Amino acid sequence: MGVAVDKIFEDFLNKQSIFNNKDALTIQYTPDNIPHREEQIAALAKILAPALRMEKPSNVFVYGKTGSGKSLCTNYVCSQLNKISESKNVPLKVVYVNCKMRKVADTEYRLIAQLAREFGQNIPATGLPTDEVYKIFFETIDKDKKLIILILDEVDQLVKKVGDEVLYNLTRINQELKNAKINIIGISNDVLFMNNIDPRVKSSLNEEEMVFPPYDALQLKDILSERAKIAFNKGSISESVIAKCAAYAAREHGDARRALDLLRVAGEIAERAGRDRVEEKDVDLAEEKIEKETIEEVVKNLPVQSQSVLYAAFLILKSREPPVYTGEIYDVYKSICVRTATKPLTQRRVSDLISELDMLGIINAKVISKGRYGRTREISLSVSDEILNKIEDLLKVDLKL
DNA sequence: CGAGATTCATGTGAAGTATACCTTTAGGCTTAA
DNA sequence: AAGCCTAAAGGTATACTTCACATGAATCTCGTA
Repeated sequence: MGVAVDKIFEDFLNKQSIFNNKDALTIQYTPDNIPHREEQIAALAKILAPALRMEKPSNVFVYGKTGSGKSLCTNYVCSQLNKISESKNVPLKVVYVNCKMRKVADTEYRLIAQLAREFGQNIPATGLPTDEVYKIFFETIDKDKKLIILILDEVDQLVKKVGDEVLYNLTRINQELKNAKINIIGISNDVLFMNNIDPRVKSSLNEEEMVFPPYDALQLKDILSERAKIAFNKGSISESVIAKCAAYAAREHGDARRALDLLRVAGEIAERAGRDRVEEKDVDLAEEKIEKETIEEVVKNLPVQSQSVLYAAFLILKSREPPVYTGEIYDVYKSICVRTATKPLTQRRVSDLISELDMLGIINAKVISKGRYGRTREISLSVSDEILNKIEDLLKVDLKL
């Protein structure tokens, strides 16, 4: 291999990079200034302020679509709160858990276990009774006098899966605690989430309610400009590129996360092409790339069985127009299992897997009745052909076909 | 011709099972007095 | 006798299976106009 790798690295270092601080364009990044959310931040701060006097603030519920700044603002306010409490020696702890994370907090046991882990406990993945884990959690918290602010991100996902008993138990904790107090901030994408929830939970959890409206294109532009100032080096980004990203993201219910992704990926594309400024066409390329990558990411992390089911759907759709029905998929799935020498799951389970794939947005599945010819799910893929081929290759590799 | 019964293919809920892992407990062995 | 290790016993969460029943519109049936 006579490739001059050292030269590539050398060039990379010598060239003035487009980026100055790419982190500013990631979702983890918390900027000092959050435009167009002043109102919500102030409201949230007012609600939580009593915490500094060791009075338990009201529980809060935050609603809003993805990328409307819910998590960001909540985390921002809480970290500020944390900063002040530290300097004034107020015993306050903020815990953030995302309930959607597979294998982390997507069941009652796992959520409580995860919470206990946040407090330094070592909880096994399985084996303990859930009550026991609750007890451990209680006792750890209650060891000394403090106030805990518990942020449950995407709780709607958790409740949809395992019911609202978890929330009930959590809201009840306060009555059992002698020293500590716990305050819950729930974050949900689903505005109608509270409707079908135990009224007892509802009343105690929904003491305060906050709605984050989606950003419009202008607001997105402000946000991006703000971040771009930090992320890019001078002169490598233009107003028009930013405007384009904002416009694209505004089309999708004003998703700021998407806007940031667009900008970041566009920058990466320009950088890789060896240019020193981002151009508008990069944004178009970025949009394609993001769609491809996010789906790829999801598919890659799928359990093998789900991959097989998905692959079955691909195979059928390659030779035919949608829609495809559950029965067909199951047959093909079984033959795939024979080829990969894995034990096929039952149709019952596959039915659930199809539902999950639907939830993930990889496929569209709709239950329909075909009258005399029974009842089934009508399934189609929700991605473009080009991405479809890419995923197919990916599955082939993963399934070793 | 139309109301009501029938039918099909699979959705869906509940209960049961296998697996992997946990704590407790009872021996059994070693060790120190 | 006390201490320590090990293996069995008894228990749990989770992913999956088994069983059984629910669904709902196209189609069929049959009485009636």
